[in-house]
Amino acid sequence: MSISERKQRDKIEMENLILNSAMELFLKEGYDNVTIRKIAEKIEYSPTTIYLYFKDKDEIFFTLQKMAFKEFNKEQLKTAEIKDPIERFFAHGKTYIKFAVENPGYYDLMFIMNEPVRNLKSPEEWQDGMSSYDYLKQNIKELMEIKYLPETDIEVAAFSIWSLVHGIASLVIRRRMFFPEEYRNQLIDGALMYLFSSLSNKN
Amino acid sequence: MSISERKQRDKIEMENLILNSAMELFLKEGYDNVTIRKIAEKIEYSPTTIYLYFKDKDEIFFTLQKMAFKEFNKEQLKTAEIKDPIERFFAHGKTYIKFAVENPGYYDLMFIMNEPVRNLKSPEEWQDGMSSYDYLKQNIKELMEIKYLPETDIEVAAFSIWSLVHGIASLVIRRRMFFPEEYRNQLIDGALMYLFSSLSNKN
DNA sequence: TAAAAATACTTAACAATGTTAAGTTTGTCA
DNA sequence: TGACAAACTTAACATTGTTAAGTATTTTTA
Repeated sequence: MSISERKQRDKIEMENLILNSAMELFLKEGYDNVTIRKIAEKIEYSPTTIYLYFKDKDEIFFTLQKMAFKEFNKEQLKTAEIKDPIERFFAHGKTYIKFAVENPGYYDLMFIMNEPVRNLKSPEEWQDGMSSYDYLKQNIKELMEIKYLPETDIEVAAFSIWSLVHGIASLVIRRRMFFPEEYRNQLIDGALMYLFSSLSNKN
Repeated sequence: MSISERKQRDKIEMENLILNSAMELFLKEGYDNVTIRKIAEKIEYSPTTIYLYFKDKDEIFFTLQKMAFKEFNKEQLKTAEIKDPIERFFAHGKTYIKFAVENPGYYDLMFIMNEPVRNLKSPEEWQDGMSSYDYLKQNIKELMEIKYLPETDIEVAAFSIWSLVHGIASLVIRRRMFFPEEYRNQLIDGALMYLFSSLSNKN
């Protein structure tokens, strides 16, 4: 049995070699910079070898997306340590934006790019991404219980809050923020604060 | 002089022929479907002729983006007729989302795609897009004056509200909304209402 | 242990793409 | 009419994703 086990290991190792090279190229210069031939050159195999491990280029990006989600989820869930739900809520939002701004490639892969989505046949395959969303819903529920947020449909509230942070993140990443450089970060933080604060029951 | 005027006219006509064909291909099947050769075939000229009117493919998309902004602005400003500022505010938001959902290609071109932005050297060139943004700021100012919105930095408020509607729109357009089909529209409307309502001074 | 079979990989080629260089046709004006 | 410029085309280039066919290498079988 050990021999087929080793083969299994080798296969996974090769897959990772391909994925890591692809990710490196992608993060360095974006989607167009990832060509099968460049990956091949990097790993010192012929281009066609890659097709023995991945059906096509889209499948590579689909897998890179999953990797990005792993990173992302890990980062998001760090805020779970925070006891106070209100403080946790704000930290969650800040962490989200911070991740997006500091890892624009990952964020693009997860929430903006078309390529990895084509490969995605059913919502179940997006499960990697659902973990953070469930975490958000859980937090919202808690904030409604302590009356910090008004009682509303949780699905609506969760989607709203996701939209709100995603809006900020994707305007930054796709370079639609034409504000003076030094003002930009201030504006991002300001918007996050403004929006998150608005949501609470004021009295 | 009339002869060079006619030439000028012909040139513009040809440019429009190219642009309209490109737009048609783009709206029908997206960016990848727009190839120089396909445009050429559609207008019954050789592919290289296109390069006599546009520097490269990016320049075509940059121009398509401007066209999209024209359409978009026109639609947005229709809400200016509405007298009541609060009603106008909500209508503006709804119009924004409606435009995005009904014209995903245009929206993508304006606010999501990378391609047209590469060509864009200075913010001034984005002026087409700024018109609606100024309109938004004007409306916000009015809502602060009548104390419907709390007094805050107008730049922060405008960017926040833009982010919020853009978030909804871009999640829909880039297919990150994995909710049952029939529930989707309800959720979009719900989120818009929830977020817009949250913004006001509750008392 | 030698032949057969499966596995891992490569070479060569395909069609499609954006783009350029060089040429040809057409129109304009002296 | 003949020179010149404008409008357009042909042919080619390099780059891309992908496939078909082949060659080594390793494993299995007899």
